[in-house]
Amino acid sequence: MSGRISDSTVRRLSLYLRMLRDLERAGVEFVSSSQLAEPSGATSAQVRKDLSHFGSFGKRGRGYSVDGLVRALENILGLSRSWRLALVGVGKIGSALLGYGGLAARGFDVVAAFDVDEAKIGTRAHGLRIRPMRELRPVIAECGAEIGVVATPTEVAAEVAAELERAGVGAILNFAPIELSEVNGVPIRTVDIVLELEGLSYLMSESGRRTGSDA
Amino acid sequence: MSGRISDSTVRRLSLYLRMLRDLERAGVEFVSSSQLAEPSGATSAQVRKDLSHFGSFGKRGRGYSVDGLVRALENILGLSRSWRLALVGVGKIGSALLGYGGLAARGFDVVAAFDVDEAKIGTRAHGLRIRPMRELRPVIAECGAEIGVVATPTEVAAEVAAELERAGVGAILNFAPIELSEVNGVPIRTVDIVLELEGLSYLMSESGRRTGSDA
DNA sequence: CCGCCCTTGTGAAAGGTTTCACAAACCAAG
DNA sequence: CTTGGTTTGTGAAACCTTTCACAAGGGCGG
Ligand SMILES: NC(=O)c1ccc[n+]([C@@H]2O[C@H](COP(=O)([O-])OP(=O)(O)OC[C@H]3O[C@@H](n4cnc5c(N)ncnc54)[C@H](O)[C@@H]3O)[C@@H](O)[C@H]2O)c1
Ligand SMILES: NC(=O)c1ccc[n+]([C@@H]2O[C@H](COP(=O)([O-])OP(=O)(O)OC[C@H]3O[C@@H](n4cnc5c(N)ncnc54)[C@H](O)[C@@H]3O)[C@@H](O)[C@H]2O)c1
Repeated sequence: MSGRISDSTVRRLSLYLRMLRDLERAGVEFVSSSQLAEPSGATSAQVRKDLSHFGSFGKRGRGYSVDGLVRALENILGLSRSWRLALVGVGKIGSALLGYGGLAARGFDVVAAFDVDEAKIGTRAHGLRIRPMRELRPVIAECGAEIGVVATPTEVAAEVAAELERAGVGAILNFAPIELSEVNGVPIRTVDIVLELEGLSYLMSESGRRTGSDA
Repeated sequence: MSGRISDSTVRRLSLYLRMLRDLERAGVEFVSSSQLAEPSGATSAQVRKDLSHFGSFGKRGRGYSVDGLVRALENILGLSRSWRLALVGVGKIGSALLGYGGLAARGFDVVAAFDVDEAKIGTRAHGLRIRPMRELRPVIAECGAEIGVVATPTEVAAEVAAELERAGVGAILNFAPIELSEVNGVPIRTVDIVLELEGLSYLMSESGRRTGSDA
């Protein structure tokens, strides 16, 4: 049980948890692996295999207790607590994030925001005072933010990520379209919209080529 | 050559292309698979294998012609043209996207924007008139947008995606945290920030458990 | 033209993930 | 208590991706 778990398994666990919370709210008590599989596009065998890496949560013939599995998954994913985020770069995407209620609703609280723009420093965005970069280290140390968010221009993203890492965050979410290399075991996830669009471009071009050559 | 290409291969091809464009701008003429591999965290063998699915682009002993490979990858990925995007939902994330120069710079032009909010309809955001949903079909047909972008609240995301598909887009980029099922072969990519954060949460909790149980 | 060095392209091996298929377990009903 | 219907947990098989390792090819200096 529980060796190294793949990214795709963890991703699916999050999706299962989402559905389980909906079921919990709806008052459902038991759920089977096949019901659980449907919304994430997985198979029932995959659900069972994913869960089996962490233990044995179901009852044969009955399925999984919704409440029990919600708690188990929250523990596995580290979501039985909330996490504090420090945002760097309060521009277009940074402001959108600050105003995004979906983060706090799921236990991710933005507790500090930083920028270099003198015009922005000191002003408030969605109730949070924007601070100068100089205060990055002390403020992160003081408020204990665990996750750093990079929403600065691409050119400075690597530098900002390194600074966040030195300030003591345990993970980084990056919005700049650049592959940041993980240092000191601090995991980095990059949300790269252009990469997604290029993936779609490939698929559309490919299907065009396929149907095109058939004609 | 060229069977079904995996997502991860396509993703890496995009990263290679990024680097190649930088090299081109810098006037470099040839590049080896190992140089190409570095920024995307791949290995040189992987670069060669990825490219070999589409043909033979290098010269043994010499490497790849930067210009030649840029054009080859642009063709493979469908990036030797530009794509038109139709945005639905001009809220926080939608506005950030409209103002994001990085899209047009890479050949993705937002050519139409839609919303249901009467207060927003008719106003301009970053030079684009916001249109009522009623005009979705005719406008997409007229301007020929190929990619639909869903930036509406989660509850209506599935409905909006279906509407975009009916309006004739060939692919959808979705920002709502919900798994949309592909219909009629229209590929959908979802950018799910909360899922990324939960992945980081898992990694941090896991390393905590590991170091914790060793102590 | 020759020989040396370098790098590609690619089968084969290794490693990882998903699917299959079934025994084991549980519940409910009789 | 036994039977029947249901669903889990899991080895084994199938499938897919990455890495290895090397022959084949190309350029360059002499
Ligand atoms: N706008 C979008 O929709 C969007 C979408 C995807 C990705 N991105 C990426 O996100 C990043 C930010 O994009 P944006 O559109 O919000 O840009 P923006 O210019 O609106 O905002 C960038 C902010 O970062 C601040 N900044 C600059 N240098 C800094 C530094 N060294 N330290 C701290 N703060 C600094 C600026 O003052 C500004 O407030 C870019 O890398 C962009 O490619 C943006
Ligand atoms: N704000 C963020 O940073 C952020 C980040 C990640 C994901 N998201 C997701 O993106 C989506 C939009 O978030 P947001 O923060 O921009 O919300 P928002 O409320 O600011 O904007 C939503 C917009 O969609 C419009 N809308 C509502 N119903 C519509 C319909 N049926 N058709 C067309 N338009 C409609 C609204 O009028 C509004 O303008 C949500 O699903 C959210 O979970 C947002």
